[in-house]
Amino acid sequence: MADGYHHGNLRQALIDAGIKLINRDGEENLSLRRAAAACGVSHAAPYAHFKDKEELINAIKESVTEKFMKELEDAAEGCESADDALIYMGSAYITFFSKHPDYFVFLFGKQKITAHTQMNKENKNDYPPFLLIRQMYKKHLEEKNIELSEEEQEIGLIKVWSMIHGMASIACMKGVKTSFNWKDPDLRLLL
Amino acid sequence: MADGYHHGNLRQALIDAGIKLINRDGEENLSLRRAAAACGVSHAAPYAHFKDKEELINAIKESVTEKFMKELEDAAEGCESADDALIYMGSAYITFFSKHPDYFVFLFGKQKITAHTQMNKENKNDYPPFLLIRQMYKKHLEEKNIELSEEEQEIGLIKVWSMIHGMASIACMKGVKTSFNWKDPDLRLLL
DNA sequence: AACAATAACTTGACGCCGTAAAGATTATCC
DNA sequence: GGATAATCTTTACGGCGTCAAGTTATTGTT
Repeated sequence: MADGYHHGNLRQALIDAGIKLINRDGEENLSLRRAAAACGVSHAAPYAHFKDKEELINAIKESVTEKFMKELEDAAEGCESADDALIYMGSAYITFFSKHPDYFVFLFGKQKITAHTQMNKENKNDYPPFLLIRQMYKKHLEEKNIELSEEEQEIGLIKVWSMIHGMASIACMKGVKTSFNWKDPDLRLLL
Repeated sequence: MADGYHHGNLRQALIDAGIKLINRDGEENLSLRRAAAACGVSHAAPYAHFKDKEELINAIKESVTEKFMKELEDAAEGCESADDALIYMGSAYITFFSKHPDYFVFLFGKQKITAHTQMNKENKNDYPPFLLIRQMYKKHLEEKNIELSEEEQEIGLIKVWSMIHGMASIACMKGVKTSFNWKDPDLRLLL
């Protein structure tokens, strides 16, 4: 990989540049040409690594999802009980999107969430953050010896996740003011 | 308003065409030029009625929000108790976005929600659907003689709204399957 | 009725965008 | 070392938002 013509690691550079551009200018201002320019490369160079713009965007989503997952895992680490972990994960979930409001619509808006995630066999609830919350929720039921039917479990899980997810969504809406500091890392209003 | 040169009611026609285009092709395929073409008018004609694309989009958002509000009000109508009304409004909230998944990111994604809504004096919680839920929630507290501090009320309200809103958001995510039929008009899992 | 002023619309142009095709340059492999 | 493949550049196309200038219809004034 000599200097000049060949970049060396353009694929990853484009992903990193894309994240920076989204953080600075918002998703709608991310273009293939800008990302290419940020990497010091011609406007058509990305097509050697990505089929189209959507493929670059999905790669960026994967990368952002990894960061998101890491914060959730870090929040759960060191908790004594599963319901403690649930609360801290929920707080981290909300805090993450409070700090990066653009990421919410970027990750969950537009097309299928599965486009940038691996599918499991049943194609069900396969989004990694949801899997994390699901397994922590089940662990919590075990710890507290709460016995629920399959459907009751599913309902309880959906309630927990939707409340957390909904708060994250609301925290991202500029112009809707609440009396909370969503960036507080310990939001004990949950559950 | 003779035939030919002058359209007569281009402003509203553009809004209607915009809604149709979003319903058929999704938000990302809505362009000023397409909307203009759908109205049989030149590509720059919209600029007589809208400052830029954003202004047209905000007008469309207002129109969609009105439809949304109407479904919420219809759901609450005829309910005997306020908490019954809350449940039916919540169901309608989720059902609305289940039927039109594109509307969720269209209404709540991107820029400020206040751009297409009137501001109240305090610039607080002024999004009409939230106001509706807020007042119904307070009515419910009164009916049941539940006395809460201002902050406790705010927390309770946020919990209810975020759970409904979160379920709506989840229902819109293609690729994340749950065992619920979100289009069921009576989702009694709530609250 | 005539005419000025204004609103509504068209035409043409600009730069940015995504993408495809063809050519240039470098890396890889037998 | 020479073929092959991967990577990158250049050129080109149509669609986009937007602006400027010109055209046509409507409205208001006398």
